[in-house]
Amino acid sequence: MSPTRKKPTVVAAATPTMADLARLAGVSKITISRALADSPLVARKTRERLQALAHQQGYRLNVSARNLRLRRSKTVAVIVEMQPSSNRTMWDPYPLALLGGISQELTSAGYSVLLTTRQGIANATIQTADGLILLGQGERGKAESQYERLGLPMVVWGAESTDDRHVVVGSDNQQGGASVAARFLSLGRRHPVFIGNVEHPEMAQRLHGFAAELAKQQLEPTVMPPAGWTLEAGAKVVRSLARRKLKFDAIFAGSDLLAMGAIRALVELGIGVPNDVSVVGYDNTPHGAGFLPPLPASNRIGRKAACCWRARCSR
Amino acid sequence: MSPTRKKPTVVAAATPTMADLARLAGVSKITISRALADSPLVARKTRERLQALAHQQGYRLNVSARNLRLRRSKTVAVIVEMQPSSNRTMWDPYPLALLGGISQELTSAGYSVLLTTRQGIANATIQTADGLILLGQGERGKAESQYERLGLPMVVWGAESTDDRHVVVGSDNQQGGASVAARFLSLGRRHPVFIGNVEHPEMAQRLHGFAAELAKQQLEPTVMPPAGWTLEAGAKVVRSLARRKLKFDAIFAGSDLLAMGAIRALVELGIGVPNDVSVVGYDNTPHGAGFLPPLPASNRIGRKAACCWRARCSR
DNA sequence: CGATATCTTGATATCGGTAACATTGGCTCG
DNA sequence: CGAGCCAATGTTACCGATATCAAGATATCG
Repeated sequence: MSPTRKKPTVVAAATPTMADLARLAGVSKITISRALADSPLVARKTRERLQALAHQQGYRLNVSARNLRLRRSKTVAVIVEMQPSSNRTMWDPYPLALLGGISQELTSAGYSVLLTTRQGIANATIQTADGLILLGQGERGKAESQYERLGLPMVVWGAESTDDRHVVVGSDNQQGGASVAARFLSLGRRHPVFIGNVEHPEMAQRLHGFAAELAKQQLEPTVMPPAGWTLEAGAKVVRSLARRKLKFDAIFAGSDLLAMGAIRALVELGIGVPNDVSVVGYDNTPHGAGFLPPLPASNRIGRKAACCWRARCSR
Repeated sequence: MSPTRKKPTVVAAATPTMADLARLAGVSKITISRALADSPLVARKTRERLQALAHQQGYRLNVSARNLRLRRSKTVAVIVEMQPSSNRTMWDPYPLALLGGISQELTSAGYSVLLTTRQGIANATIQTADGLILLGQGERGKAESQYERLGLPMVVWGAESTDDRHVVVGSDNQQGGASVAARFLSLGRRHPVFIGNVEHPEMAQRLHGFAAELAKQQLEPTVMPPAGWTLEAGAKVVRSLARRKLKFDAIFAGSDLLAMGAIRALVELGIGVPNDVSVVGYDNTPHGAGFLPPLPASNRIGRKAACCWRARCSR
């Protein structure tokens, strides 16, 4: 309404700025800034007075402003790759388990975590981030070069390769695969199966270690690529094994999720685990550790009814 | 070195700013800004030329600057409450499953997700956020008032209550509990147990619905508070039930995790599920759906060896 | 042909902080 | 007693974007 737009003196904005505090305290902005940063440049008494004032006025730092000035953001973007056809409720539990640790460590180090999926990249404001963490089991190569352009420090979870231009964190896949093979051999298993997509570098390394160890006994694993990363994919592989009447007495699944699927299918087929077939997974997810018979079908109706989500708004 | 700090013309900074582009193109900053925003105020030809230039120069918007100017951040903070004594690898899978959906929807709506735990609050820059989402099973009341001070729009997952001052989203706990009871009754169960901490509002509501439905048949559930939210806590409750020789033929666990623990303990005790005891969980987590016999002890050595994580740096 | 409407573009101020340099007053010391 | 120094605070300029208002160029019209 009023066309004159001079200094609105009595606006009493939602939250005060440093300038507001400065006016109130009769000092300059910079003194406020210093006081709130606990800088020894400000006399202790003044400092305490100003801090009290800020608290009392409900002052909240404008992080955008600070970041702009300081040219940093104290934020790390975590990019979780999901399968292209991902339904949104089911994430691979593995990256999620990692996410927990990452989030805790970063926040306790004073950093914020910006969570994104690869799909959301375009919109998301990753550019603000001081660094990048890449999780998940996509085709790594493509993704990496996509993010490299951003010129940010980057850490990738997965298999290392010779031409990495950034930090890679992961398990020793080859050694892991070898351990599994050794275990199978010590149990007297002679017909091992590997479930995993060899296009995926980590899987390939696991298989490599696995096969190498088996080769010492002139054994060779049957390699079965699953149709995806889900529990169901693991189950399908086992069913197909049975259908084709292949002989097997040990299964090394490339992930816990696949292993759980495999076990489930085995049990359904009346094959004993671990008596008839040994099964080993990979990832050490808590869920793998707590795996047991499913809530049986007769009970799942009740479960379903109990899980009808609903949103409501209380005002 | 040089004390004169005039316009550093040839700095060729890491990434150009709008001002840089403007200089290169011989136009003003504002025109760049408009062109990149696809504003019709800029002639189509100019617009395309400038966009091409920006792309070619690898221009990246400074989000802090924009947010400062626009006084918003297009960011929603998601606060996941973890148990005080939480070890960092094990999160309750339930909030995590929610997180997946939240993250997808928000990013596809052009928002970023700022992930925090309640512990990390102090450091984290929640203040930047345009809104807040609160997940997890802490004591809600305290947390809410803590965040309310921020004056941000807030959505809370959990049980509703009469004095809510914000949006609450959750399942219909009471109806869920009732459904479970009905199911048990239709199965002819007469000795139901409820596992859940009644201090927690959602649990209380579930129990309420459960007990109310049972009361119609003059039945009353045995209420057993678990020692925490973990699978192990669920198992312990069942063991204690058995130790105390309590008679029970149906268990309603307040969460899938507790249910899995209960089933595990039952199986270990040689009690048949679902023949001897019916078990129902809550949450409908994917892990609950895929629950089966655990990877047996004989195999867990191999698993362990395969899970030795290791970090390495390729440069 | 002059005037007004329209299309493009630019100058300036501003968002809320912080770094660099300037200023003030009190104190030490030769 | 004045030079010199330290402590405490202030002035100014900027970080990189965008809104507002103004202005130049072109087109339209009576």
